[in-house]
Amino acid sequence: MPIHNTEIADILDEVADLLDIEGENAFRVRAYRNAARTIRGVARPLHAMVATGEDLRAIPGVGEHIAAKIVEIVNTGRLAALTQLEKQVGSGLADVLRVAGMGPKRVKTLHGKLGVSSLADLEKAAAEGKLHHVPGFGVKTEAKVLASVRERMSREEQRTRWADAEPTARAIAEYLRATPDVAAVEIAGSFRRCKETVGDLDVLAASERAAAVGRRFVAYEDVDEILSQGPTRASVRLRSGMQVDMRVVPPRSFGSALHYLTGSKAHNIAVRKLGVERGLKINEYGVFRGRNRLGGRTESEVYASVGLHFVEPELREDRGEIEAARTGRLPNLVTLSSIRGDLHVHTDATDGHDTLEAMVRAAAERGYEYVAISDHTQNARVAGGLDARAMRRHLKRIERLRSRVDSITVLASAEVDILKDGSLDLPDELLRELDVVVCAVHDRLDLPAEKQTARILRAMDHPSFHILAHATGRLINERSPSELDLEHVIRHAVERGVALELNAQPARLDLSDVHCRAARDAGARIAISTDAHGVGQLDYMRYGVGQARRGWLEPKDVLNCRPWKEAHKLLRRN
DNA sequence: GCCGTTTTCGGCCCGACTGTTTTCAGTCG
Repeated sequence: MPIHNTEIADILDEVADLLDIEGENAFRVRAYRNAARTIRGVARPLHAMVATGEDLRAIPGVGEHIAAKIVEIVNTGRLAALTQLEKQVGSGLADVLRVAGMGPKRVKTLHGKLGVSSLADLEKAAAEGKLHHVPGFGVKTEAKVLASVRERMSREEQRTRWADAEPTARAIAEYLRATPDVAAVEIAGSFRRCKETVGDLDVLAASERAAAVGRRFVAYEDVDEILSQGPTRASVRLRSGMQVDMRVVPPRSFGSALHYLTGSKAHNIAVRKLGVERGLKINEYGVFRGRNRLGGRTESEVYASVGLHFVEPELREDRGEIEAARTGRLPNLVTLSSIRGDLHVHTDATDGHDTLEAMVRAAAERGYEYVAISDHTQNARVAGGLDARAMRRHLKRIERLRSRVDSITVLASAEVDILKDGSLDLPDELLRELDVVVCAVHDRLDLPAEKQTARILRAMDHPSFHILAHATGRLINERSPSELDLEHVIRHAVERGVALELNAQPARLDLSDVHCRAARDAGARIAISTDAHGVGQLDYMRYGVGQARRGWLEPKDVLNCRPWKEAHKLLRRN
């Protein structure tokens, strides 16, 4: 099985960790980390690039040496240099490094003085009270390390889905806004960038009275533990287990602090570098030339100081946005208000919770011009999928409702199963009656890549095929994406004139940001759809729009940003 | 190890908090 980009990145990250522990030049270590990070954002499978002999050095941060290592990893599945390092440094030390409070220096010290070379060793040494005898360690450090190594061993680290973090984020922001003398509060970090999952929450407050804000923050009712607290910064762990970091700056620094706290780290470094080139220092307090403060009240001032247009938070990943901001080529990102309809919703005819009428009315209330009723077909048994006869009756109900509702166009649709051989789960004549044919794989998600890809390509060849729903079938934190040559699927979609869905269910968000970008670059059209199984889920559209923005999508790329007549023309084939 | 409208060497972002130390190293974001 060909190796995934994330696996290649993991290997490079481990090299970086072990080099770091070994005490290698920090910039060399960083080079490996940079390369790993960029590779995680590359949509094309590197194994395919290697197979076609493409120059990997075109990838930013990948030079001669790392390119050769990637080729080796792709061809052999391993990296001799890493094996060598593991022998030299110890293979378990990368795990030890990931324990909170343990950095390369401490790992190396404990390895040398106590022979710690695994999580279990570290736990044992800390529990036996051996750590605080080591120079540089004390009883407090020992207790902290013991707590974090035990936590690390007990549960697998998992990031929180964006939608799950949202209520917590909003509540804390509201709470802090009610503090006297607080001028502004924003949730920054990966939450603001609408990343599909967030590790912790970063909160920024503007106030001249930092200490008072800090005291109020740690007094928040959901706080379980105060991790650190200083004059301008504090960190807490909530009862939910989520960590929240808060920072307070004076209002004149709010923009620069917001920029700094929003990240990503790679984006910030790129912007600060531009500053250095112009003799400027950019930090969370502002933009400075020597002692002169040039700006920092707004993020726009920060960008302007280095000759950039304002960059929307969702784009700040150092994936080309800096160059685009310099040359005025930033995308005009899709917004929730530019969405004109929802092309994939369910009713209680299959596995939805609400009636046809309720779904349609709810869509109309959201100001949509159209909604497609896309219930399941018979192959999706667990979802109560409809066979051809039942589907006909269902379509008649849709037809009758149409005559009673004129505030919104109700589209006859179905979420048609793509069967194992790539055929579609409704008779052709029935497919032709539908306004929108949404097609999806619901079973045999474990087919080998070649077969899964062929299955989908063949389905796309069907003249009634309109939209490929949730292409990879992944469920964030639950189920990996199916093996699939998505690059090929995207190419085929463009050739066949079919659209790809960005499914807005918070656990799906399928396509990923990286694949949205790849689809856009290839000229594919995207439908952002909620796949709502109840009226409340129609509001999932905002999750889809967030992901779409991370994928650089503009209204012109998004099918349901168009009036139905236009979208319909684009869907009609031949 | 990467990179180049200051190019093939000499740079590489910047600051807060903690704990252990007596002026700062280590970690984190």
